[in-house]
Amino acid sequence: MGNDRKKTRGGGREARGGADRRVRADAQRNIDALLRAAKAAFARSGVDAPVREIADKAGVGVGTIYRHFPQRSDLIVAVFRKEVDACAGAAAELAAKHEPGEALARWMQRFVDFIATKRGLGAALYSGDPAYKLLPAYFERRLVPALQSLLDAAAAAGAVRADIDATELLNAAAVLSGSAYLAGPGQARRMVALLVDGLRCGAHPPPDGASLGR
Amino acid sequence: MGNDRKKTRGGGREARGGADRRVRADAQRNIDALLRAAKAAFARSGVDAPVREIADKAGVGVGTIYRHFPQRSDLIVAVFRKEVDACAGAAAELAAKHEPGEALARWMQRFVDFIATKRGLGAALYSGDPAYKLLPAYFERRLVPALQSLLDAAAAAGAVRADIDATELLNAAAVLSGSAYLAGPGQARRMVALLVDGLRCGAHPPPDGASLGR
Amino acid sequence: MGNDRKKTRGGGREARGGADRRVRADAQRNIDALLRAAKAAFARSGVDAPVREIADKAGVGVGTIYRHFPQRSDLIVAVFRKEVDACAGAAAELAAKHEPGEALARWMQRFVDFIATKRGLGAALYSGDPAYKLLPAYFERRLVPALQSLLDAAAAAGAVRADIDATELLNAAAVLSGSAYLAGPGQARRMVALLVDGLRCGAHPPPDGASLGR
Amino acid sequence: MGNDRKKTRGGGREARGGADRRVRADAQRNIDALLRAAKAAFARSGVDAPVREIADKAGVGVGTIYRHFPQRSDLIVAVFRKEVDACAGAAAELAAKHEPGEALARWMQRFVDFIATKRGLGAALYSGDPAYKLLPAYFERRLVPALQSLLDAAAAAGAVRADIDATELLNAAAVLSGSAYLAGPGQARRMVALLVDGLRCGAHPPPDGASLGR
DNA sequence: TATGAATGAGTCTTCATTCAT
DNA sequence: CATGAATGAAGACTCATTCAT
Repeated sequence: MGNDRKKTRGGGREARGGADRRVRADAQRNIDALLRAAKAAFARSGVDAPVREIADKAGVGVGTIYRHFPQRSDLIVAVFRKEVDACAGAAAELAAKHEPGEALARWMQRFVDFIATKRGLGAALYSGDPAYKLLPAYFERRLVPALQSLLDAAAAAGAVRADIDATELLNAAAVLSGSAYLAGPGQARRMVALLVDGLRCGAHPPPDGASLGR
Repeated sequence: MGNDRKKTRGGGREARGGADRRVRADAQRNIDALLRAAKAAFARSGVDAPVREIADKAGVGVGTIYRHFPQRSDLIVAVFRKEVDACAGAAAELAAKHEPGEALARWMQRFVDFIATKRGLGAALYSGDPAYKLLPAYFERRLVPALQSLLDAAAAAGAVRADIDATELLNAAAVLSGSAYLAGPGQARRMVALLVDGLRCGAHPPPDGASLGR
Repeated sequence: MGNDRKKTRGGGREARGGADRRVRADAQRNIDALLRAAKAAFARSGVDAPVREIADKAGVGVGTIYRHFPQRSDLIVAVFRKEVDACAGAAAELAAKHEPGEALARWMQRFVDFIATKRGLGAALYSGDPAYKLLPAYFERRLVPALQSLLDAAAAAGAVRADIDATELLNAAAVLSGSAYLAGPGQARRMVALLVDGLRCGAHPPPDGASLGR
Repeated sequence: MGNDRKKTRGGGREARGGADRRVRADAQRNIDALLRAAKAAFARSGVDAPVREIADKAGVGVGTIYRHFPQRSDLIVAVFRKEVDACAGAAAELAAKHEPGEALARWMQRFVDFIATKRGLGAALYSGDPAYKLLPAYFERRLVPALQSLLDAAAAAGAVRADIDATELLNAAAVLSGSAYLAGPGQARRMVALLVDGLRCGAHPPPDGASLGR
């Protein structure tokens, strides 16, 4: 990101986030440590955190990072995917424990917490770097259905309006969570809640529907 | 050894964004060109755009940038302030031409367009760099009253709910505008519209007020 | 923004001038080459010699310098220490081979040759840069005892006066050696010899002792 | 010095240190202010003091410096000459007020004070820059005779030895005054006094004349 | 396999010097 | 004549990535 010495080596051997093939136990241990360290580093310094810093935090050499994640972007992608999966998984749990409207509201907050630690990723996503080309799709493939199911349930229950696109709502929540110009990240939760209110408003559509900007 | 690359030079002679004192005509021309070039560069590459790139775009040497904006942050701040002023000024114009609810909605869109070109500034704002310490205050001092007046007028007209803090709403719109995880900046306009819908919903407060997350 | 060009990094991992710990053979080879190249560069262009020039001379990239000597001052310090050690070591050798007065005179000349290649270091030492704070102490700790022993032996042999402070004498010889206003460095040797004569004069203290300026 | 963008424009119109030709009164006022400011700046920061700093101190624009001193070295030279003249003039005064040995000792101290404010000049002199080529000659032409007369008088009075070259003695005193490796500039006076003692020792030549290093 | 040493392009920033006003 | 704006070469330092050990 900004450092455009990218090799565009296309099919760089993807790192096995899960148990891809026979990965030696110690190698897997390193991968896990790296993902953990990277997550922490990204949360603290954004996705532009120096590779060296991550390696140190994980207790490995930088070479080890590049063995498993040939490009720095591969590491970012791996961390991101792992957390996307976790967040997607939370939808079903919340749906089981709460009524539709509440489950939706809670999941949105869960999502806020997830995104809050990804400073700089938005910029990366739109930097034109092909390494991130697939991320939005993955993000969408995993999270949109999760949100959609919550949204559908809530709509069916009459708790929210039904004319909202899950993708866009997700995206809006993402950026709300991702940064802040004035009061800092603290208020993201409230603003996402306001978004959800906008949804609930749907039972009583606003007089000027044109305000949706279409 | 004598290489005092001082940071945080504090009182570095601020660049005259407006008509400060007797600035030679050619100097002012350069300053204007720089502000324009910087605005474009920031929009394209974010506020981390290389100084050299901006200088080239403006058709001046890098030294000229450093004469007028001793720290790179001074340039960022100057560009930001100038556009904040322009945006704040738009509130009165819109209020004069449209009815309250519509003026509010349109100004929010105008605001979206402003922020959309400031990629990376959010990160800078929260980087702890003292150079940006005053920006949020300026942002707030100029824009919150502008939004507040639109908000008040709309509330008085019964078009929106009245329990929303202008500062937080502004902030939320800012980050919505500032980046995007999925569909790109294009949808920011729609999501801000949804936020405005959340406001309008206020005439009919949602059943579960607790969803505001407080 | 995140560009923390920190100075005075204090505890930057000091470069291992000697046999610190397990340093890879090739790394040590580079360190040696760097110290050699830096010594030559300092001798030719003073301690302000460009880092790049030193790197080229050593046949390494600039990054390699910064790995081993995070601050340019670290390199200067390392070169200086290494040569201080060598010079201090010469005292014993000379004392073994020559009679006291002669050993003293020769060591002073040896010292001249050492300092002659440190142009600009004096200025650095008094530049206030904390990086050099310890150098004078090291210089003194190593060289003053060396000179003192020669001085004592010479005094005991009745070859020189006994009321001279080794520290000040060393210092005087240092600056005599370090630069020259008129005839160039060539004459430093003769002037230091004159200083030594001043010492020898001690057997017959000058009529006006007040001339020592105290 | 180090900044080798020199034009070697050879006969750059020398600045008139005295009342060369018809110099407008205000121009002469500026020249005087510049010489004063430069002297102060050199004393504080060495001869590498930024041009801008000197211009500010003198209350003029940098352009004015370059009008009178086309090259930065011209300014250095002018300041240096002016003070050389003053120092040379002091010899006669001291000779009139004190007896030979004392006059010599005092003048040497006066000389110390003069040189002490010329940090960095020694390096410049031997930087190979042709701009300074003439300085040593001027230095010598003015000061050596001054010292020589004091030396002769002292030798005639039997106060000092007679086999010392005034040029070399001057030079030695210069560098002693110019910097310091250990204890700082404070001790320069004492070491120069020791040099003078070396002279006085001449009435009783040291047993080992070879120590003069020739 | 893991390590961390090496590389060097890229970026910021300074400052002597020129030249339009 | 004086001014100070503009220029741009130069130098320090960072960090992603490669590769010898």
